[in-house]
Amino acid sequence: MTTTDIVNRLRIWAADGSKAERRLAEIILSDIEYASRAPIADLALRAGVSEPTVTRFCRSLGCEGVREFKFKLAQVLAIGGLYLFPEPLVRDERDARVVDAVADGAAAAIQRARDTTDMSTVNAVAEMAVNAGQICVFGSGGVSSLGAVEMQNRLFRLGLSVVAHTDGQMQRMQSAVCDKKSLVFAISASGQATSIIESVRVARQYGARTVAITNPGSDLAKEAEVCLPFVIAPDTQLYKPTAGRYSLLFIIDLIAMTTAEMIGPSVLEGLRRIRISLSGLNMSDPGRPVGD
Amino acid sequence: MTTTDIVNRLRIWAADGSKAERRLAEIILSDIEYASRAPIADLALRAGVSEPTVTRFCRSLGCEGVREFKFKLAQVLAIGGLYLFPEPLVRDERDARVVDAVADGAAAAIQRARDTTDMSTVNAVAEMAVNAGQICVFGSGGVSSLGAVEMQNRLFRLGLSVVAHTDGQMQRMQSAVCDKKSLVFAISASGQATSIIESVRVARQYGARTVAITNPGSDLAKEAEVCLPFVIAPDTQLYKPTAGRYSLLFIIDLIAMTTAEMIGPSVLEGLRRIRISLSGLNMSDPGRPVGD
DNA sequence: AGGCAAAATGTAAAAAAGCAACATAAAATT
DNA sequence: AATTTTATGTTGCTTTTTTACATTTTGCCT
Repeated sequence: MTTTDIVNRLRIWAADGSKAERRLAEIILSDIEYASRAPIADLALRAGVSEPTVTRFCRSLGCEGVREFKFKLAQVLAIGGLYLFPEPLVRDERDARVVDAVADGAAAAIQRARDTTDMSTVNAVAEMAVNAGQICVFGSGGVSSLGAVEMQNRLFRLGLSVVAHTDGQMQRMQSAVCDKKSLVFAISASGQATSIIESVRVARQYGARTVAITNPGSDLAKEAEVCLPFVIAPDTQLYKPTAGRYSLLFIIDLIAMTTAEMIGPSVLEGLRRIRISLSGLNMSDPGRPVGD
Repeated sequence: MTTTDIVNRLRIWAADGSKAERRLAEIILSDIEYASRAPIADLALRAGVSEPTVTRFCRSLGCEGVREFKFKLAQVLAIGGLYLFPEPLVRDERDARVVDAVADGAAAAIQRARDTTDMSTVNAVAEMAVNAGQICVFGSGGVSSLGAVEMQNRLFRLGLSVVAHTDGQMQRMQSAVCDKKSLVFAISASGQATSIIESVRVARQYGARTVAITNPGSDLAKEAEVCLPFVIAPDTQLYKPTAGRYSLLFIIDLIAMTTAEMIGPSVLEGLRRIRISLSGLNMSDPGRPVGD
C-alpha cells in the first residue's frame, strides 16, 4: 500500500504544488466541510482557478474524479470530526517550524505504519483475540508501556477479558499462569526487552498464543507466534518527540477496530447508534462543529 | 429534528414504506457502498422505480437532496463499520477500508490539532514548565489518563520534576500540597471530570499555575489559568478509532518539544544519562527492561 | 361495485454539475 | 531567444439531478 490519505496529500500539494494547486489545496484545507459539499464551480471561484483545474486537481490527488474526492472528504469529516477553521492561525517562522516538525513526523509515522502493516496478519490477530479466554498485554518502556495500556483500554471496551502489565515481574507472573486459552500481546519497540521475551517464551510453553508488536528482526519477533512490525526510526535529535508513538497507536487502532468488527454486528449495531447519535452526524445543522 | 441516523431511517422505510420506497430502501441497505456512489439512474433501475422517486425518497429521509443523502451514506460507511457491507464484498476491500478509515481519521485529527493549536499559548506553557519547581499532571478517562502518563513521560526526560495522577483521590491529595512553584496540567476530554476541576481549583488557591488541556467551553477550561483546546466527545470512542488520541498526543508533543528547546542543551545531558542507564539495564536486569 | 379524492409514481424536459478536447499561457530547457 | 514541456483556461458536450406536470394506484365513501 503506497497510498496516503487525502488530508496528507492535500497538505503536500498545499506546500509543493503549482500556483493553482496550492491555492486550491489551501481553500479546501481551510474548510473541508465546505469543500466536501460545494460544486466545483464554487470551489474554482473561491480559489480563483478554472473548473477543470479542480477536476484535474482531484485526479492528481489520486481520486477518480471530483465525486470520489468529495466522497473521501465526507469520510474524513465523519471520522475526524466536523471542523471549521474560521481564521487560520498565523505563526512566526520559529513556531511554524516546531509545529511542522511534529506534524510531519506524526504523519510520516502513520504513513509508515500504514504501509508496513499487513491486514491479513491483523485479521488473524483479531480472530485470536475474539477467541481468547484471557488476553494479556505486556509492554515496557515509554512508548510500549503506553501502547500496552492503550491496548487494554481498547479491548476492554469490547467486552474482552484483558489485562496489561508494564512491570517486568508482573509480566512473568502473569505469563506463568497462562494456558491454551490465553493470548499474549508483547509490545516492544526494540524487541530486546528481556522480561517480555521471557514472558512470551513461558506463556508459549503453557500453550498460549503469542503476538509480538515489535521490530521484525528482533529476538522478541522470533519468540512469538505472530509478529506485527513496529519499527521506530531513530531520531536525529534526542529530545525530539518519538513519532513512533503514532505508529503504535495506529497499529493498536487497527487491531481494536478489526476485533470489534469480528465480534459481531449485534454488539456493534448498538454501539454504532450511540456513536452516531452522539456525534451529531444526523443533525441538520452542518455549521456546528462536533468533536470526535 | 430527527433522532435516528440514516441507516435506521432506511430500515424503517424498508419495513413501513410504500412499495417503491421499500424496494429502494432494500436495494440501498443491501449495498450501501454502491448506493453511496452510484448515480440515481442506476439505483432507480435496480429498484425498478423511476429516478424522481429516488430523489423524493432521499427527501423524505430528511435529506436536502440526493447529494446530501450520498454524503451521509459516505459518512455512515466511514463511521459505521464494515458489517454494513454486503457479504460478497472481497476481503481486500474490507481491509483497505479499515486501514483507510483509521489512517484518514488520524491524519485529519493531527491536521486539525496542527491548525488550531496556538503556539504562543504553547510557548507560554513551556515557559511555565521550565520555571516550575514541581509539575503535576492530572487526567482521567481513557484518552486523558493516557495523555497524563505520556506527559509525565515526556517532561521527566527533560529533567523536570513531574508526577502524573490518574486517580481522583491522588489528584486531590497532590493538589493540596501544591504551592507557588507548582504547575498543574489538567487533561480532560470532556472538561467535566469533577476530581480534576476541583484539583485545579485547590491547586490554584495555593498559588499554583494551572494549564488545562480540554474543551475550551468547559468548566475545567474556566477554572484553569490557561487552556489549550482539545475537543473530543466523551463516549463516542466505544469501538472506533478515536482520532482524538492523536490530537492529544500531538499537543503533548508540542509542549514537550517546546519545553525542551527552551531548556536548551542541558536537556541533552539528562537524556544521555537516561539512555545510558537504560542500555545498562536492558540486558543485565530483566526486571527493569526498556522497550523504547 | 363504482366513483372520487388523495397519495404515489412515472414522464419528459430543464437545470446543474462534471468533464473532455482543444487553445493559450507560463515554465523549463536548450 | 527558440523550443519543448507543462500548467491553466475556454468552450461546448455528457452525465446527473431536479422540476413540473401527467398518470396511475390506493383508500374511502356511497
